[in-house]
Amino acid sequence: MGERGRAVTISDVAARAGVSPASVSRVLNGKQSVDPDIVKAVRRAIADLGYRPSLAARSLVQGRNHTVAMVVPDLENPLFQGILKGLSVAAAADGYRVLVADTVERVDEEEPTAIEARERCDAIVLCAPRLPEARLARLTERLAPVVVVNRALPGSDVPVVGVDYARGIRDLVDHLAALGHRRICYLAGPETSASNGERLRGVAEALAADPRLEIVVEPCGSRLDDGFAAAERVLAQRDAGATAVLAFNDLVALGLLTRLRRLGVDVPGELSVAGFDDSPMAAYATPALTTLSVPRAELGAQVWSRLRALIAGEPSGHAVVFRPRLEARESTGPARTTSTSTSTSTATSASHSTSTKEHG
Amino acid sequence: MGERGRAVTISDVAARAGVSPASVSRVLNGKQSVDPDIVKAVRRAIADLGYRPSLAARSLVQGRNHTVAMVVPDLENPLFQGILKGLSVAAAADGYRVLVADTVERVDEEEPTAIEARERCDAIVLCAPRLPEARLARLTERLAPVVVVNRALPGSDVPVVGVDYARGIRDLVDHLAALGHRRICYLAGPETSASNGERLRGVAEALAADPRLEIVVEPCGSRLDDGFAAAERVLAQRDAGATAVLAFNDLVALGLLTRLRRLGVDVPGELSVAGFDDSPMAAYATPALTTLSVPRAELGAQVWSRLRALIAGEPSGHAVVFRPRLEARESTGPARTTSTSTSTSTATSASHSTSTKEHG
DNA sequence: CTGTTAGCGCGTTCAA
DNA sequence: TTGAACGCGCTAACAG
Repeated sequence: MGERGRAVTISDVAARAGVSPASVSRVLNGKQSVDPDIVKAVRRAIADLGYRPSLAARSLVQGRNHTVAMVVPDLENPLFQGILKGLSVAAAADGYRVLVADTVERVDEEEPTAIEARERCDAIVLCAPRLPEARLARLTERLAPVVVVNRALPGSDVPVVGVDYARGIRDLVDHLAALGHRRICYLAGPETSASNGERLRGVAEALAADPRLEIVVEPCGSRLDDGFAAAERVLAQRDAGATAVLAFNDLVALGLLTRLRRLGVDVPGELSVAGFDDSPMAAYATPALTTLSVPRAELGAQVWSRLRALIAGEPSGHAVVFRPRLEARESTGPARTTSTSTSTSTATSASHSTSTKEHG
Repeated sequence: MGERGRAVTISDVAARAGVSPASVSRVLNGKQSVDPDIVKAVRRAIADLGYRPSLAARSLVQGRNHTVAMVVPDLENPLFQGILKGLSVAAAADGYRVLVADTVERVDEEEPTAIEARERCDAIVLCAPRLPEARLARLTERLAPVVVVNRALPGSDVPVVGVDYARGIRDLVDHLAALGHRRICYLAGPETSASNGERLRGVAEALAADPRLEIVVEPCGSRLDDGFAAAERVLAQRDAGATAVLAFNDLVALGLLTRLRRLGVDVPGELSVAGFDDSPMAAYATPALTTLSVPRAELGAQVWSRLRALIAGEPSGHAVVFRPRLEARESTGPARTTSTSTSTSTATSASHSTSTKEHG
């Protein structure tokens, strides 16, 4: 906004070109046909004066900014980073820029932050995995045009772009089952996280689909240190017969892997470990981490596609849900031959066993 | 911008409160003193009508947006992510938001992108590690208020916030020298990268300071796969007598570490490896990666502090350069007793003997 | 302390 | 096709 000296306006250009400001505006926007001579004169005047239109004035009169907002709980999360990148690159191709707002994991910041950010932009994309659904639904009404990431919004026509976490989990469980695993430990993410709920749904579905399976849910978290800290509990589960661990995401899996390695636990020999997200480090872990690949940049691009349609007043199209792709690598292997399981050893951390019921 | 229905304006509020728009403006901005009764009436009218000021109109008349732009070569780089996070959180505390622009590593995009982004905002922060200095200098003149990250701009009064890469390298080399290393391999980053240049300067200084040292520069890159791919060349250097590797950054170091592990090379037994940045994974690598910690969020906060001063028309203060902090972990150890080098022996992984320090 | 007036810079009618 | 006039919503100047 603040330029150097007194900014050159459209009137200056008009004067220099010997035409009216309206004509300058016309050649600028190219919406109407203008006499070629005038066009040339105007272009020249613009170049001579180094004129650049005031975006603020334009925003005021057009009611559009060519800017969209993105609200995320944590800019350091690789998933949101990837989506942001995809979104910003796709939007840039259409002359749009992205405003970011980080709510630093504070659920109560999300509503005011989103509202405020939205006021600066033409549309908004919301990543609010922990905001209670009712509040989210109400919020989105006020925010339109809006796209929501990784949340189902039943009974709402708000476009949603997301990942089929449940399906991913099922694919992963199938993979493990095929390797002979019967008792699996799921290291859960934040309790209020919607995508954790989706994963739990996947767990439930997998259980329903294959009665031989047993899946123990162990509370954990979403970060490296959460996985690191969960190692003892995981080993307790192993002693109780679990042969595989399914982590909330790659960070948890990587943290766990690190700790297990230091404890001398052989992965996948003694225990198989899998993650979710296919973060850049996954393939570089030792052993290379089996995980579910999520198209982060593609998600961002899809978000932009929806956003653009909404801004143009068009229908936004159906919800898009990407099915994660299984990346079977080295951290998962055949189940160790557990002698009819249940080695009776003192199973600490009683954990809420199998009965994984739906989740809000 | 686009609201629902016809937006309620300041005049609507004024009418409802039975006062003039100017008075409403006054209570809104709190700059002048207003009769308490009017204040109350206005607040009430605002609440009744659900009035929200038009930021576009405000921008036009005030010439300020309360938005700053940040241009980065790659949003997926942990360094820029951290700075962005720090900046956006700090700016938010002052009612400012951050617009991001990713130039996807294309140097020629940087100038137009920066100019365009700047036009939407009150100020801009530039991360352009590869833009030739002369062009950068010219660009910053046009962009003011501007803060530049990780670049020295001799003869310019543009505030710079950065990291003392040279110093970091020297500290790291000292660390290695103390461990008995004499021949060290530096895996260089992108050739045109300014911070790579700084690191090379550090290398040169270290050499000048300690004649016993020998540092071989090996071209590499800045990503995981670059480090991974450099393993063979690193081993060749080892065979030529090198006992330690200093990577451009943590990603390179981690990629290298992965490959070395798979090749059965013992780190740090046979070879010490160090990174730069202290990325989140560093402490979780095996062995835990010795690296230089860079205060990413703090950099972002400092950037905001400079930016805010500039926007307010104040002097921006001196350049800030953070000295990286050495995080000596397990990937560096005593130099293997190289019997005048070239050991030729078939090196199996003799396990990392050093004590297991906790991460953190 | 308050209301009136006049722009901020641009797009967009409406005549010509 | 072009120009003059108006208005977007708000703040700043100037009276009262």
